[in-house]
Amino acid sequence: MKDIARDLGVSVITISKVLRNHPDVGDETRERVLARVKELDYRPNLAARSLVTGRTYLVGLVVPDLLHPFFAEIAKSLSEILRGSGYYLIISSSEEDPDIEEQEISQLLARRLDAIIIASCRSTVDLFFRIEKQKTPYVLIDRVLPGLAANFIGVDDEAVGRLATSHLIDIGCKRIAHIRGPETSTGIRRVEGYRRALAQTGRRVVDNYIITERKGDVDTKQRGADAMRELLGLNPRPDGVFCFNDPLAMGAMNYAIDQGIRIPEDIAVIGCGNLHYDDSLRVPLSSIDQHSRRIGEEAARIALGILNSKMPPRPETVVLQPELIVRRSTQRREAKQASSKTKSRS
Amino acid sequence: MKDIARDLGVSVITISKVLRNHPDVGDETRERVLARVKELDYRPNLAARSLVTGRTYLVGLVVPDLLHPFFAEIAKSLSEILRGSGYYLIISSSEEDPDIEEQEISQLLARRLDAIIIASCRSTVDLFFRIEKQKTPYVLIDRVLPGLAANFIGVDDEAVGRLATSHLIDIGCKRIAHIRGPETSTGIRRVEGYRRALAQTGRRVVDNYIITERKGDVDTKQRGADAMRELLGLNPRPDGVFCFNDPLAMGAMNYAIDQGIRIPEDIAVIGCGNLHYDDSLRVPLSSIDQHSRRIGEEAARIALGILNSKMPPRPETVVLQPELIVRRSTQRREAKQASSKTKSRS
DNA sequence: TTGAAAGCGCTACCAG
DNA sequence: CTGGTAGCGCTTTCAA
Repeated sequence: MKDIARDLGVSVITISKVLRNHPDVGDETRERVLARVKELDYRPNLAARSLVTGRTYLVGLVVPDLLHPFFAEIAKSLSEILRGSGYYLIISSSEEDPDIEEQEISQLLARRLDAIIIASCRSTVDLFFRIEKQKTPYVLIDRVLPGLAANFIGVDDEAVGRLATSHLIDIGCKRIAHIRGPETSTGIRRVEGYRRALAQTGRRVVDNYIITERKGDVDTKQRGADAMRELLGLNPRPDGVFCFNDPLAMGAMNYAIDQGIRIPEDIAVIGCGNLHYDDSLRVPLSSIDQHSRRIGEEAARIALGILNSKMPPRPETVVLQPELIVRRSTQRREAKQASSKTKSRS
Repeated sequence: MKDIARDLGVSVITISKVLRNHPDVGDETRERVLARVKELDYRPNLAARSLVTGRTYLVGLVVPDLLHPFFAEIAKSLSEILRGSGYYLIISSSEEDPDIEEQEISQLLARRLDAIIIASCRSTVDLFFRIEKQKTPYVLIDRVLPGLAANFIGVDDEAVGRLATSHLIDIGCKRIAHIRGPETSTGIRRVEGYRRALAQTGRRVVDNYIITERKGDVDTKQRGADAMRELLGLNPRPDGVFCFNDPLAMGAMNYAIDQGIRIPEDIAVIGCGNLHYDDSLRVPLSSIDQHSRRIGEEAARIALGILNSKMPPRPETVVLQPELIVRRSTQRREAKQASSKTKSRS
């Protein structure tokens, strides 16, 4: 293509400089080049450029599910900020499958992205050591892995579990169930918070009351309904449920309502995620806000920070404090509203 | 990197051949190479490969909004199928802004993607001529542009408007309003269908009853509420509303319900998109299904078809027939259920 | 079955 | 301010 541009009588180099706003070029020449470029609608081949500069200006995002609004919101805020700094976001979905995740990450690695943002569904740390060996910087979001010292930005999931469960206790629930998520940090820590909140008020944890959903972010409506069916079959039946996330809660509530159960009178329900449709549901859903936009923004900030500094700085961790959002699904007479908005870094 | 692999005493070329499963290589040599590759966790630089082969195995998707489940579902099915053929999907969002869309497409063009799938929010055709000049194949989805002979896959939007409006007529609505979308083909044709359905039953189109939302797929909850407020202030007040899409309908219904209006008794509401949460809303929402998964699948099929054939085949158009889904928001005594599932191609 | 030469489109570095 | 030389990491073509 540069050959074609040589019908201006200048060298390829000059064109290249003009295209990159390099100062070392005469005004008149610059004009002529720009004119011809516009005329031909010419675009430099970014792949070739990357090959020599070693930078792609591409940042990858790997999430378990794009259909889940929580991740879609993160993608959105991330993309906005990166765009502002000249970076471009590549989004890919692992469908909550560790093997697909590995494949996707390999792909991104082979394309030499400048950085990768990952909400991982893997439970082992080996893949990340491989990423580190390639020297591709990465930022974990939403989920951490045990024994991995990496950049992380997400919510305090143990607090999520405590907040939700305490709220159910506060409104007078006596038998609190939990539809828990998978064996990722989010699933595990929310259960821990749930257990702790129960323990703190001298309640026993009833194993029957914990239903496990292996793939908490996929096909959630059916799974939520199934879990609720199971819970309603128990004796005594729970009078409060904390769901791993809002889509599960939605499915659970639907099933209960269809069975003639009243929410919150017969059974109170709280989810997590504070998704945009929560207040439009058959019974508006109480939830724990995870600050999804903030997660995207901070992830972008961390990634850009790494990209702009020579040396790899030591891993940064940002833990956001979750926030209780009360709606009708947990509104009973005794209800009191709690909320916390602080944030801690380390 | 190949230098490092040359400590096996073989040439770079051989390595390259092994990596591409080229048959011309001895079994023993192949084994040795593979072993070392695994050991080093080596990945060929795809950018360099693309530079010489001219193929990136990248397909781009440009949508107005990722948060909109309709587009997220398309992205999902598209990605699945492309992955199956060794292609990789790059997703980007135009935020329903023609300028951002142009910028994103330029970016994708510069990266020499093998094909681009676009749900365009532009109203002019010039950008697409530029794409054609670059010889990058593209497929339009959801929205067509006047005067552009391109590959297209989407739903018959005029039928969407007719189906929704006729349904409202069937259940006995006398004053039917429409919260319409932007000046894209989808917005325009759905209004046309609305007008036609009214005309066919000898009704007058009342201009007041048509509210326009310029950005029908963005910030929809508030916009839907605003539109409904406007409609409820009219005299006589409409008793049926056809909304451009489900998120708008959701916002509209919320506002009405909060004002003490009963749905469907006082005012019936129908949307479009048949999103997964429609049946979980405060009043389960009737909708027109657009076959979002099918759109993704067909788009992938068309794109792969082009990529696998030497010559650019003539543009292919797939028009899916929309399907009426009745839920409570339009369920009155007289209700009868219509449905059509056929599909036409040309 | 293997490998040497050539070049994809671009930019770094340093000379004029 | 301008341009030559070299090379990014890979694949192609064709000869050994």
